[in-house]
Amino acid sequence: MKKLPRSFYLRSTPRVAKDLLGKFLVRHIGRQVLIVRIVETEAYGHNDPASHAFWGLTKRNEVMFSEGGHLYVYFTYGMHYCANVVTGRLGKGEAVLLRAVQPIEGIDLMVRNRRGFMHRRNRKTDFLPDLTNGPAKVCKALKIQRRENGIDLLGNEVYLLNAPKLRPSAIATSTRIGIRVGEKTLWRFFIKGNEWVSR
DNA sequence: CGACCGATTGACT
DNA sequence: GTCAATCGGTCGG
Repeated sequence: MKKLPRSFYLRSTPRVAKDLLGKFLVRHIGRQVLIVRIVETEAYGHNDPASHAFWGLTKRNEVMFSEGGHLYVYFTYGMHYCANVVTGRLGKGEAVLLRAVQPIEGIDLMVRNRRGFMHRRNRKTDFLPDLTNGPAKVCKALKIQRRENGIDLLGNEVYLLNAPKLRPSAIATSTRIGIRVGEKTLWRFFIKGNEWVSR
């Protein structure tokens, strides 16, 4: 599989959010490689009151205004990081939040990165409930924090690999989670029936 | 400066 | 179901 090209990210944000489902996120940490499959996303547009970019450019959200295909990481609630894929052209200020992923490779390292995570593993399916079913859990498992803010996804540290597009019928749509404005917009997307999706 | 609060999580009634 | 943790970003004075 090849890296997603820049052009993938330079499209409408809800479109990118939907098309990111099923794609693989690769995270290199030194010699270690972690791979996950994206199963849940949320789009944040401009003119979107729920978006960090709604009130314009600030020091915190400046990466959101970079060219599509960069990683926007923000710190919240005094203890959590969340990761986004920047979309659109330079200055647009849009992004897709990675809400949940399915571990593919490096699961044991992800468990260690999650420190305090003690669920039992289902031996048949390898299913670890709650390991990566939330945006801050994803960052913890993949060791994505302030340092990773602004990384170019066409580089070699964090990047996305293409995968066959999912059937439209395999994708579900809903309102976004945890926001107090723009809560009626149907910009959350997830893979139907996937057990790694957040609750 | 001081105050408010968040694209969350985990612990607990 | 409820709620505290914990602190940087943002904004008002």
